[in-house]
Amino acid sequence: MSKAARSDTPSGRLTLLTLARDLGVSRATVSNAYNRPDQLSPALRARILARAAELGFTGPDPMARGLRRGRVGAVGVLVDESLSYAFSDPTSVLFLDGLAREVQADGLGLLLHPALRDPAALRALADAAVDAWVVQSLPDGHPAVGVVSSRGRPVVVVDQPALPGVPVVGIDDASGATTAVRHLTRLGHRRLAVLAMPLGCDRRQGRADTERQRSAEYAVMRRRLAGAAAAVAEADLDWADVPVVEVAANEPDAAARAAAELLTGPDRPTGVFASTDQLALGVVRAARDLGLAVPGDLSVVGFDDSPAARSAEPPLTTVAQPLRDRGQRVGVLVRAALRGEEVGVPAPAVVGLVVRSSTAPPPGARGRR
Amino acid sequence: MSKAARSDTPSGRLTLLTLARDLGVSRATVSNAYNRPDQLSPALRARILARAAELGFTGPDPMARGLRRGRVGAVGVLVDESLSYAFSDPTSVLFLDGLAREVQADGLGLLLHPALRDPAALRALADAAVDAWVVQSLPDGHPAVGVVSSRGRPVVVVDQPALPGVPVVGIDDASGATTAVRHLTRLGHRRLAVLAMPLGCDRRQGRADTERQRSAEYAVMRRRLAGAAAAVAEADLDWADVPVVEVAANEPDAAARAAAELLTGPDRPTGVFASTDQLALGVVRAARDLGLAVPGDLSVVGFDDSPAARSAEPPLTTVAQPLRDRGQRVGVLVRAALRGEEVGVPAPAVVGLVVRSSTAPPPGARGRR
DNA sequence: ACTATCGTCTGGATCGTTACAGAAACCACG
DNA sequence: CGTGGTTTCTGTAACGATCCAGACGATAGT
Repeated sequence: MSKAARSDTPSGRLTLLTLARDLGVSRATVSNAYNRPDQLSPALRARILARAAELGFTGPDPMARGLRRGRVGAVGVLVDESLSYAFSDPTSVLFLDGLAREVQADGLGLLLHPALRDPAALRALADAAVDAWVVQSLPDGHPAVGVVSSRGRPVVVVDQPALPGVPVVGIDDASGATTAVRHLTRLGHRRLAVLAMPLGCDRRQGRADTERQRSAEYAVMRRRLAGAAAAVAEADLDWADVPVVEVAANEPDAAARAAAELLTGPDRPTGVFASTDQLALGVVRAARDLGLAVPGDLSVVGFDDSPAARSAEPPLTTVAQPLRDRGQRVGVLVRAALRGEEVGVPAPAVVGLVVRSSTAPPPGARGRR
Repeated sequence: MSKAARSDTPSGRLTLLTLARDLGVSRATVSNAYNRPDQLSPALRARILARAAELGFTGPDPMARGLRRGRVGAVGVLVDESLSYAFSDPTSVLFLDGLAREVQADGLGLLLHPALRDPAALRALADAAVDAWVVQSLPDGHPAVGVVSSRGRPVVVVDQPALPGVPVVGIDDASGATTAVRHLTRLGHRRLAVLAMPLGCDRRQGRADTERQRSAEYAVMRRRLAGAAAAVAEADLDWADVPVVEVAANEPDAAARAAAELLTGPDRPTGVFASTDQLALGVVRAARDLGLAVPGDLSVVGFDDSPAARSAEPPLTTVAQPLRDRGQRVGVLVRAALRGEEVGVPAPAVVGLVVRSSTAPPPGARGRR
């Protein structure tokens, strides 16, 4: 009979039809053997599956099935620029892990695409076969976001950018930052500084004036800076006097270089709010290299509560956001949208400060509080 | 005319046909406007694209195109167990980055799937729409490997497992390990120990006897241990006397716990070969916690030359393998296979020792060499 | 004995696109 | 004015599956 099968399909490609002809049943029945076991007798199903294994047929073609059913089993993830950045940032890693675990339940994989700006890459995005898109923390107005959201598939945004009618899973960045900076001012710090991730795509670095802050392309940074500014004002200090230093990349190394400069001046800050833990780790390292004790000479507050913050030396005081949870929550929204449910925009999660050992009253202060 | 378009497709779904009817041209022409600009006049093409934008048509449906062309624009990556592991291991991160960069050139994305063993997950793998599969360092006989390789698409394996007729991108693990251990013995170390990643999927940990070593499911570990054994024999030592400790996970924390035990015994080793840098970092930390100086009291050699090895304190002596390059090489093979070229099995790359500051002669040795 | 119901299985239509062969129009040339 | 060669566009046939309405017996209810 395998002879018949061969001669029927000279091409040699194995399809449902091949198998159906070989067994003398209809295509629909073979299809049902794979997709709806209740639609045919167990005996016939067993016979079909056995013969399939014999012939080396491994099941229906994913693309054909995808076309017919309107599903491919993939959730697209649009990650910022290079994948290596997305992977090296622990924040991102935990997020992806949480997301992957959640969507796994429906047999979905993650299709990673970097959000590049050149036409070829944009075309590749438009052509990507996915059931839904997850946009992971991209700057406002990034062209790739437009491309994926115009495809008509469900979209879930993480953190940024805000899109009309699209659910965003995020946190209350502003109040988180306020809490962090307030912690410093309550400890008595009056000379503060802030470290920021890149505010735009122009790779600029160094001191960022208020204009630059307000026009930052990353909404998350805008919000965190605004939150920090609020706490500063609350303490009767002038935000314009607080140096905001933009770091070239969200990495400890880059932050350490930026911080070194900040910490060598005559009236160096006694308290630094680093807007991510990665940056905070760099500040701590820079301080150590300069012979400054943390928290004795310098207090450092981070943001995110990444695993590294916990195991750092000293353990970082930081704003805790539930990293893996976020991934899971995005996954839940994606699955719901794929089931056709109308998903609302969830409220941003509130975040709390975790006080560890990287903060203390400024040197010379007598524990005023 | 937009009225006509609407009434033609009551469903409201926008397809090539919708657009073609609206413009009074054939589907093929619209298709060509997207895929073969040279097949129609620039004027008509512009008209089509303009009207498409007006109507909100974002281009041909990826799945239908996938079915017709036999391509979906995705390279499947089979990663070990949880994605978080794949992401937290720097080795893996750099690999994926290199791979992604390379395949990007053809507009391909990476479809990540964890290699689970339950039937539902295996079914999801079989149903995944990909153009090719990359198997990233899985244990011998993992069922997921069988599933993806039986799909009839090109497969490229990284490191392990060896599959008949399938190209493997890997390194000469054995000679790398030999070099590493030889470095220790040449320095004069006689009391050695070895740390190994998990050797099987049974989550076992602790001392691994030679039987366990030989039957390790991970070929990479088998080879590295064999290489280490060769160097030990070369130095007239008995491999059976060298404790090989299996660590529960390839993470510094787990390694530190395992090492702590190893370093507290009466005749503790003076030289440790950690079979990955992650493990080596853990050993260094454990030593520091016990008040042992590295390399003064204890020499540690790693494997991989991950970024962390370079910036560690002290910088690690390690076996260097070109991590991002590997990803790129895999990408090149995948692209070639997708172009229909016959790809051969490349020879494993040779690796060299990078001597940094985590190794020195054993305490009490007078610089014999 | 005559429907009603159920469990199985089939045939044809359909998903939205691209490949391919060929038709129509146009140009230049002898 | 026919001839050959482009350029530009069209119609039809796949691609490989799933969905749906119904056919066909067999069983059961009345």
